[in-house]
Parts: sequence; structure tokens; C-alpha cells
Amino acid sequence: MLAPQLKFDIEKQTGLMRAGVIHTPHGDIQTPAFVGAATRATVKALTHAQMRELGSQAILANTYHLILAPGPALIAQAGGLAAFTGWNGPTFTDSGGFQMLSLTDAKIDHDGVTFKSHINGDKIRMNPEISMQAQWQIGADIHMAFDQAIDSTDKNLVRQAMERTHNWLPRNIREHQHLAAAAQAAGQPAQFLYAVVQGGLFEDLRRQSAELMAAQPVDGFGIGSLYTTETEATANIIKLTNEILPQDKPRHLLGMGSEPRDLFIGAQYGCDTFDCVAPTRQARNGALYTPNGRVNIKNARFRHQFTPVDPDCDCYLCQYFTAAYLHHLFKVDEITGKTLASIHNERFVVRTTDRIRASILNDSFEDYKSAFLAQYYAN
RNA sequence: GCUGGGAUAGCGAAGUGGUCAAACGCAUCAGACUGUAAAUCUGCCGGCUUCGGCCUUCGUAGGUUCGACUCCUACUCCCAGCA
Repeated sequence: MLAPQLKFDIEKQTGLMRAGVIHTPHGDIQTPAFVGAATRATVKALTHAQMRELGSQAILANTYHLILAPGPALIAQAGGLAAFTGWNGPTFTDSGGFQMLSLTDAKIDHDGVTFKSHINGDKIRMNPEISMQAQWQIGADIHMAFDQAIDSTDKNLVRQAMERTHNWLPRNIREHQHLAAAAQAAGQPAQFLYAVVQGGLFEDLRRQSAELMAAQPVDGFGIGSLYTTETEATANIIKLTNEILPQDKPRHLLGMGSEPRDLFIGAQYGCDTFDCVAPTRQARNGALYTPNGRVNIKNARFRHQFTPVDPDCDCYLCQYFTAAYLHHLFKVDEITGKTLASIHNERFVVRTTDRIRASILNDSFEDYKSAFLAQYYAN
């Protein structure tokens, strides 16, 4: 019995760039799409209703965090992530690999990693099998293979992380196939696996990694460990990676989207989905995206601005509230301010990605890109 | 009226002879944030500055001392207790 494949239709392709639809068991994702970061099974400060209203199509939760609480078994009991959260739409999980980079207390070895819980000091052991099992219990539509994320310019370290990721890949796949077969036999919905390309900013390592990944029996690909501000180098890496990866499977650019130009770069060079914590994190800290660049709503100049943050924005914040009001909410630290700012930023990236999609479909991507970037980065 | 205690930068509060433009917290003013240990973190925070310093400050006015936010005197105001 062959496990079902993740269905991905490409509607239009221009060079590496494409617009398509990913069909998940919980609904379709029109791509390119921005996926909301819901690390602990919620997009911070936002309800699912708000996420839907601003046009979000999918969310991404984190296996490591859900292992800590409430535990994968409980989410399985609840019927899986989509049901547990009430989101009832397409979902992704990250594998826990990023926490090898983001958490200082992570001891990495050949088999996996041991985290020391920041909550109570518990040892949390993760490896490909544990991550796959946890992700199957959590039950997102799309899983990431357990990899090692790294942010370094030291080629030896980057190579080491890449080789570790490569060594872990067959274990991810084997465990995933095993769990997929069991689920299929039990009549449960399918879940899908993306393999993650590593190699930092080194072209030869990226090629090597992409070539290995391209040959795997997986449903799609993640592109990991790109955190640099060196835009051109990043663009080049994404491009050469996607030239190697098979065209008919979706690619997810992991964690990139702190800067709107990341979305353009990603889409232009063949990525279909993106996730990033920046829109919501920065929103909570008062940084709002506008077509003319980022603004800090806490700045004194907004105290008396009785017009919207962005008069042309169609989000709930800009439709109903002034910048002066949001400024006030931030100054007195009311939670509503964080919510409104998060709606605005999330809407901004979702809308921008939607427009990128539209521009691909009607052959105006270059025009849209240059106009957007010229305005956003004018100063 | 008496007896104690106290007055330090926007606020609160350390400092009790020199290393004090003055700890620390808050506020102010800015900055950062890329598969979220992030409602977090950083800088600034008397004035001027060629960023090396220079100048003016610790209720007010005097005094002691080489040197005072720190000791003495008087005054002003605040607080507590007693009348």
C-alpha cells in the first residue's frame, strides 16, 4: 500500500518562480503564502478568527515547545493540532531542529540532541525518531525533518551541521514511512514530510545538500539556516538550491521574513511558503510595517497622529484606529495594543505575499517588486 | 510650641569627608528583533562637546577643611510623636 503524496499544483511558472496550490487534508494553501508562526499552538496575541480575517492560510507550530507543553499525546487525544487549537486549517510543525541554534542549553551529539528545559530544567531528548513520533502525534499536515540549524560563517561548523542533517535524514524518512503506514492502515488522515536543505551560505555545501535532498522520497523541502542580512548571498543560495530541487514539490523557506524583501527573494527564486516570527514579535515590541518602511509606534511623533498608521492599509487596526490610539496603548502597556499591532504586521506580510502571487499570475512580478522595494527601503 | 526624622537628577531611592554628574528602579528619548526561553533585549537619560573632556549641581545662605552630597551654624519647607 503506497502512502499518499502531498498534492501540489503549479498554476503558473516563470523561471524558478511559481504560483500554485498545496492541497492538505485540512484545506488548500494558495502559494506563495506566508505561514503564521504559532510556536506554542497559537500565533501570539492573536485568535484564529483574527488570523482568518487577515487572510492567513496556514500556521506553523513547534515540536519542541509542544513536547514541553501540553505534550504530543494530549494533542493526539484532542484529535490533532488543527482540532485541538480550533484552527481547523492547514498546519505545519517545525521539527525542533531550530532550537539547537536558538537555545543555549543544547548538547548535540551524533544521534540527536539533549535540551535542558528552560521551564523546569528537565532533560529533553530529541532525535529524528522522537521528533517524527511527536510530529505524528501532534498531527500537523506537514512535518519538517529533524535537522540541525546553524548560523555560522565557519565552514567546518556548517559542514558538520549539514552532515549531521544528512545522516539523520534516512532515520526521519524511515520513521515517517513507518508511522504513515500505520496511520493509513488505521484509516487516519495522511501527514507529509519535508526534508530540510542545509549548508549555510556556502554554495558547494548547499549544492551537495540540495542534491541529496532532491533524491529523497519526501513530499517537499524546507530550506533552513538562512538568517543573514547579506541579501544577495542569500538570494543566490536560494536560487541555486531551487535549481536543484525537483520542480514539482513545494518548498518552504524556514524562518525568513523579517524583512519584506525576503518574501520577494524567496518567491522569485522558487519558494512556495514562508514562516517568520518577526511580524508578530516586532509588532509586540512596537515595530509596525508600512509601505514606507518600518515605524516604531512608541516614538513620540505618534502621540498626536490622529490618522491611521497606514491610511492605505486594509487591516482591522488601520480601518478603525488612529496611530495616536495605538501609541497610547503601547505607552500604557495594554495587551490590546500588541494584538492590534500583530494584526497589522501579519496582515502586511500576508497581503504582500498575496500580491506577489497575483503578480506572478499576471506577469507583473518585476514591476511590483521594484516598486515595493523602492518605496519600502527609500530611507 | 517642644522632641525626633527628613530635604539628592522628571519620580522613587542609594551615597554619610576625596575614586560623585552622583548606584539602583521607574518614567522619558531612541535602537534591535529572521524555522519565538522574546509582553524581550540594548543604548541614552544635568548642560556643552572637536566625544578627549569642559562646565554647573545634591532645600537656601554662610562656615570648617587641601577637599563637602557627606561636618558645623542659621533659615525655609515636609513628616511623625507630644503639647
